Amino acid sequence: MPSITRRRSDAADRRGGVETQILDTVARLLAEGAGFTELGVQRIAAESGVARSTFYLYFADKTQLLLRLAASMSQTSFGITAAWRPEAGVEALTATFAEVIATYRANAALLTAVQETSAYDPAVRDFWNGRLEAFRDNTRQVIAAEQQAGRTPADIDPAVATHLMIDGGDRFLLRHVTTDDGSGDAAAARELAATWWYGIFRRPATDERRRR
Amino acid sequence: MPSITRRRSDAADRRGGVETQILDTVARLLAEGAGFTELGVQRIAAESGVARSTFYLYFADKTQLLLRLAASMSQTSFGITAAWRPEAGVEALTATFAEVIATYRANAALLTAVQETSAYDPAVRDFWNGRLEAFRDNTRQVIAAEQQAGRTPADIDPAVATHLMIDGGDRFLLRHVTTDDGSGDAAAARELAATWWYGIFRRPATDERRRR
DNA sequence: ACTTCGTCGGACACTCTGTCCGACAATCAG
DNA sequence: CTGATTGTCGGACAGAGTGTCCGACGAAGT
Repeated sequence: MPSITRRRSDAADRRGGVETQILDTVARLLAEGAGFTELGVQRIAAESGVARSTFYLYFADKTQLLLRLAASMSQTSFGITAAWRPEAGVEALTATFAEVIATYRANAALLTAVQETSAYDPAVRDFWNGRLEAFRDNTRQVIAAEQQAGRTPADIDPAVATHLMIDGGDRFLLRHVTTDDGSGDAAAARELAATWWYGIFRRPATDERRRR
Repeated sequence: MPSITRRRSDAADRRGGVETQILDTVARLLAEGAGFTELGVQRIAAESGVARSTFYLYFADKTQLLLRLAASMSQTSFGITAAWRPEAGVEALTATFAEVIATYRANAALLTAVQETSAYDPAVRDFWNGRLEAFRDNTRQVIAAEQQAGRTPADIDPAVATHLMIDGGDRFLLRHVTTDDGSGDAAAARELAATWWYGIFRRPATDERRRR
């Protein structure tokens, strides 16, 4: 890793070295099941092989470390869901959620840490909420468009339905990947897709319901 | 150490005294928007008008205090949802959720504290999970019975659908009552009821879907 | 008057946090 | 080669908070 012909990049190299080292170490500790709250700076520094004071040269505090870790998390989930269009139907939605579950599973430890910390740290809460807001925006627009096209009942409140899907779905998915060994992934994706599809996107219209 | 020849009025004395005083004070502080994690024993004791050392005569730690507070929370939510039967239909389900929202709103501060603490404290997490398990049991049974009767598709996994409804619904409801001023309660109840009803209980059967 | 009880208030040991600073080796400039 | 710069170390430090312990003290009950 150290370069022979060192230029100004020397500082950048080293800086990136220690920082990456710390980030990787924490990611590993979280993956091993450590609770982020119980994980002290002392422990992080020791496991990273640096002095505790050095930790503070790179991160103002543990929260900043978590935010940087979370920011590095692949943002593929959004791309996956944004790619789905109602015209593709419920089978495509199932496939979409199967992919989302895979990314949740890949980042389960980090997601758990974020959820744990966002419960009492406003900075982390705002960060995660902002991340979810991208999903909400997209979902609201899709619902509104379907309502325009007459395929989704007009009496559905897009904002409320969106919160149910995104916030409720986020909780469901996180719980699922932290308690299920993977054998239930397909069922979870199917259930999630079918419930949103028949419960919201293709919910029977009010007049259709009356006829039943 | 515990006293030996103490009268039975001991509990009654405490109930009218220091213990209730502390519990009430913390409930008030939480209602005023204090975060439970940031709430120190020092502050709790001072606001309760007792010495800090006296706090430890009644509670082993802050977690025990929260668990006792949570245990005192009215358990009406379960009674409300358990009373609903599929035969009553989606309108009755909407009314049920409206009542549930009212109880969530009445206990919003405490629920937030529980959720916040359960993120990193296993004892609190287990407590709340156990509380939700009663709802899950009931829901699983209702789904299974509806499947037996042929009114709910047999290919739905009752356990997965239940987790989506209870865990996802819990998150949705808590978020709702902590961000909405109450004007959206009716819409939230309607959306929740309709989505579970048409997305799960009355989801079109597979052969019916094919015909579409 | 004497005991018992609950509470008080403070001391204590401990842990963790974030800051600071002198030491020190590696590296770079002239 | 010399001197300055850089990044890290290791430890000291103040502050906050936790849970334990104990002597003091007033308000009872007998």
